[in-house]
Amino acid sequence: MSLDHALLVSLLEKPSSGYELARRFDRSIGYFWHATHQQIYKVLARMEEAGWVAARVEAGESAPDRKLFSVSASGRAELGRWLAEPSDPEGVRDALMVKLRAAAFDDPARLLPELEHHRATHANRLTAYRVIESRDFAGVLDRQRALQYQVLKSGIRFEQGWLEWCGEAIKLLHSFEQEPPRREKK
Amino acid sequence: MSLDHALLVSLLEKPSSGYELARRFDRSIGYFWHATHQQIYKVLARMEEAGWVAARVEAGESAPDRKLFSVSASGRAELGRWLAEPSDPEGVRDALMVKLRAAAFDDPARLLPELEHHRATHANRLTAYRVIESRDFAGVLDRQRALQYQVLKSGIRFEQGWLEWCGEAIKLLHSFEQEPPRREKK
DNA sequence: AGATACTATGCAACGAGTTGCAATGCAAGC
DNA sequence: GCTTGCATTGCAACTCGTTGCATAGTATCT
Repeated sequence: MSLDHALLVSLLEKPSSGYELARRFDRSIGYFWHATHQQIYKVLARMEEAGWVAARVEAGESAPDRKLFSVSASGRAELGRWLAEPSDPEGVRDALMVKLRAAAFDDPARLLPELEHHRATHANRLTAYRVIESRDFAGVLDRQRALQYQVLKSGIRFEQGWLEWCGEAIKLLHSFEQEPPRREKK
Repeated sequence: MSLDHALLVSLLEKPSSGYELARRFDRSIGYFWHATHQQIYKVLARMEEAGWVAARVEAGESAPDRKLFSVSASGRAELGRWLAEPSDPEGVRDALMVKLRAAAFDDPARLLPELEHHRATHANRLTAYRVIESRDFAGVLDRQRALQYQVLKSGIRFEQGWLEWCGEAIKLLHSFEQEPPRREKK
């Protein structure tokens, strides 16, 4: 895929160590692209070998040494190439959808805790995005900021969508409970 | 993950051959969970060995033989187990978001064709969903139908969200074109 | 003094998914 | 008669990503 390119962008925005990238992927960037530190180290090593990034070791006095990566000219070129390359929208893949259809062959009410949990998680994410929005994207924005904001807006939009959808689904399952529970299991 | 469980659900809804499943994953089910036929055959083989599904070979007169799979009791039990098992909402992972942020280090206008293409794709999907909606989910629905419809509704909701978001993003990029193109490249 | 936790890097083994290829047998069009 | 296309199953090689573990130094709490 293009964890490669996600890392290149992240390094262009700010040269960093692998550890730092991993932490950043746990927050801002990770909201729309997740990766573990092992994977990040692997990809960084590969990209260093390919010459897309260059590492500079920084000795820490009161901390372990860190390898600071920055994007080379050829890494930048690769990013440009990838940017122009057309790609299709990725398909959805959500286990919750499968579970909903599976619920038809079991007691649907068993899904309620799961749905509540999802709703809560999406509500939390939405709140987190709103905080970032008012903290980092208020007022006039330069190009880079405006583009980052547009990305964040997709997050906001989708969390809201999820929230409403979860509400609908929960209501639907509750409506089943009124009727006599027709047990499928023998 | 749980292509396993997606296949189990699909087989509960209708016992099928691998080929048939693959085709179904190219349409209705594939709209929210995609898989290739190779992957499907692999998983079916694994599940057959685990005893979750049973195969019955059906000799075709004017067609190749096909292995018809159906879900066994233990497969059903596994599905029930999985249904009750809590899981976290999956994170987003969209290359387009990365490209948007990458555009800050290149000429953003180069992204316009890509965005137009995404918008068109999402518009097509939305239309397809709408067709399914009015064809299969009009009127009163039983439990199974209602659950399937709820899944479809998430698709509709998200395609609409994408559509609007793409429009926003395109407008944003166009707004950059008014300003003098400040070339990042040396 | 010892336990816990954070910074920092990485390997090894595995599982999931993709890409490319192969085989067979039937039907239809040129 | 030949090519194209569909139905049907599958193998092999590869990449991407996850899980579990290892190491090592510093800081903080008890």
